[in-house]
Amino acid sequence: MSKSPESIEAIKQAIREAGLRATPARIATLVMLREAKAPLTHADVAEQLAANGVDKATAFRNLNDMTDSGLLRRTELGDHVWRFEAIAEGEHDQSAHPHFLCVDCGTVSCLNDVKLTAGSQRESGKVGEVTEILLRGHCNDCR
Amino acid sequence: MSKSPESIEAIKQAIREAGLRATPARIATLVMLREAKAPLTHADVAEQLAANGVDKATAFRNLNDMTDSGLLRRTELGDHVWRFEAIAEGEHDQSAHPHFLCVDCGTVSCLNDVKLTAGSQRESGKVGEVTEILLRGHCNDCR
DNA sequence: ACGCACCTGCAATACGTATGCATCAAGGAA
DNA sequence: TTCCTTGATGCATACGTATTGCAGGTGCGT
Repeated sequence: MSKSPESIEAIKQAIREAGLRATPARIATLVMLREAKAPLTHADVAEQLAANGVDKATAFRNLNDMTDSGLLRRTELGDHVWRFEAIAEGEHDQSAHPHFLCVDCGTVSCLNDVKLTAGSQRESGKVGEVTEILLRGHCNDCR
Repeated sequence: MSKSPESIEAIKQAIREAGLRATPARIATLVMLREAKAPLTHADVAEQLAANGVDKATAFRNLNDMTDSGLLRRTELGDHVWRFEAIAEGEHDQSAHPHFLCVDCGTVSCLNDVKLTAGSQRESGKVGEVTEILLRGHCNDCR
């Protein structure tokens, strides 16, 4: 249902707008990740793309390139496997708000209202400029 | 300084109480981690122990063994490198503190006093049980 | 349609992590 | 204190994932 020829065009355009070329491998990657509801591991992506004749090195490179270009988000659950998920069209400032990551199921939640105490902000300011806040734990579905 | 014969004895005893043998490699490992103010990577530990003639594999095994025995804590900051830090004598392993990771140089700082506001704790409690807090950004040396 | 720069495939490599096995030593027993 | 058992160590090697070099292919602005 979410698979119409028009959406492919939209995908191509999104990739172009990110400053990358709309190649088949990248289109397939973005389509896959946008249709997935949970983050996919690089292995998941590479395996599915292999069916399209895409090399895993290319798949990985694209994953990284698209992450750098703001098309994808890369998360790490603590098990040494990177997972990628598509960032919705207007959602580019994802680094602005904290995230909660379930180490069991990999679900990422956005926590717009979570912030540090004033003292904590001062404390963290001593070490440098904080650009991202990540909370890890077990989500309500997993415990 | 912080290096007195007594402390070595205390270290040995701590290791034995954890159910492990107090070998030179383990003593050196624990001493190093207890004197470190930030978590050390496996490579950091192995490199320093190599000067004592300790093998990389042994260092790694000990790190894992001591983690399993409750002497150390292993954390994953999102860069695919495990870091270890000593758990203080009376400290409960539940009291993990927030960490700050510099995405440029990889330096890790422990933020013992950083915490969320009360409202934020309530907010994050909605999604699940938070077990770890990680801040990422650029440290003062890197910007 | 052309051409340049970017992208891809393939292979090789780097790197962090883990293990098999023979030898050695910690530490409790005698 | 010496002996003995069990666990620890060193060395080589295996492994899976991540990364890179390079030659050839392809997107896409002109």
